[in-house]
Amino acid sequence: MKGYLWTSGLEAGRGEGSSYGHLAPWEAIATDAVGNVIEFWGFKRNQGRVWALLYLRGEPFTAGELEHELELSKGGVSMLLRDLERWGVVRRMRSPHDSAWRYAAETDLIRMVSHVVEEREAGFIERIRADLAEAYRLAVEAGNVPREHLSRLEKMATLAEHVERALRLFIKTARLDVGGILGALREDSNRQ
Amino acid sequence: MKGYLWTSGLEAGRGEGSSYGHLAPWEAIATDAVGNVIEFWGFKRNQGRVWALLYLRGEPFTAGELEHELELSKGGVSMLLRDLERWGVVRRMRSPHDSAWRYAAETDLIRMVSHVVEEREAGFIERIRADLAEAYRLAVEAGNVPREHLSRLEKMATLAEHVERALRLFIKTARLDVGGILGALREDSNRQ
DNA sequence: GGTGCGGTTCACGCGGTCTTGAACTATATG
DNA sequence: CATATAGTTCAAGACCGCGTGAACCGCACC
Repeated sequence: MKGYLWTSGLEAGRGEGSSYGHLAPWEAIATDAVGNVIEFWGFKRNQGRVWALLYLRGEPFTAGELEHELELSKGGVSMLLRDLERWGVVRRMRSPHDSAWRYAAETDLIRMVSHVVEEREAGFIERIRADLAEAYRLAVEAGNVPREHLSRLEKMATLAEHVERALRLFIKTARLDVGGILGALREDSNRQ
Repeated sequence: MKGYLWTSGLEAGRGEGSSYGHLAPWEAIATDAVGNVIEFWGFKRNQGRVWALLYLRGEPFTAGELEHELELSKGGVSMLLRDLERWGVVRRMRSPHDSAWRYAAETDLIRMVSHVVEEREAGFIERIRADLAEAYRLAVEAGNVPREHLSRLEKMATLAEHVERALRLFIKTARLDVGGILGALREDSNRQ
């Protein structure tokens, strides 16, 4: 039992097992597909589902609507939206009459990837480098470490640097590469 | 049985209770660092640790030695080595006198990444594409789906293709990019 | 103040993944 | 053949991250 059911009279039954709120079957498939791919990339599946639905429907949703459509919990939606907003893939907007926030899909998903990859790097790859440096320091200090061992350790560190550089390069080129298609996406969402 | 063995005074160092078999402190740090980064890339932490130790020590190890040094279980080592061998980052060799297999680190780690990424793509990205196509089919069939919704769904699919292409490109360039440094790695291991 | 509603936070439980350890197979050795 | 040792498989369990749902906060309106 996910959350509380909507009191709207439209509630057309439908209640069997793998049902999604009000989503049309094709929407369920599409949002799930995005969810899967996004999960594969190391994010949360539901982050992908939320973004996908917002994008497909093309109009801003409230948290409550998302909760209902995707059958998520109130708390879950809150956290998902916070992450998505922080990464710039979802825009929070106050709609004129309604008192609730609404959220709209931003079209350059690549922000999500690049932002998070960078974020991870910051706290993580940095740490790796520090660890390798520390290991080197200790090894030298110990004194009895064979020279080749030391040199391999050094090479390992430079390998790490190279991989990191390659990764950054990827992000940069990916941004450009996907830019084209995303330009197309954007022209659509301008309409509103 | 996380180590009721080997109480060498040296390993007091490491922050908490995580003592490592015979590893020198610097080795423990280095292998762990590699383990972390490899885990971050979606593999098992211990796969990274095994490779790292083999590489750092520069000589082939038996499964039993790895089991002891890294404090892993027999079964675990067996599975880890099988994966690593399958990916071509570790080479199995029968040593002349000993009756047991020995394993040596191969130097182009990128094989691991590229192999697995490709493997994942095969079964996975393909699936995503199929799902999006299916969603499109259903949406058209339903008939009452707004035109813009359909067009956004299409764009989503082309986005997926672009990302996939970018990914392949990354693998290819990464292979080259890291090739240089890995050539250096290799020149070292030749020497024995 | 009180009530209702949107939104946030967080301890807990569930589900999935990795590791373990024991049973088992394979292979060498006397 | 018997025995020992290397290596594999797999069920059970440890472990960890995610989503849930309830408590909580803040604000608007009566």
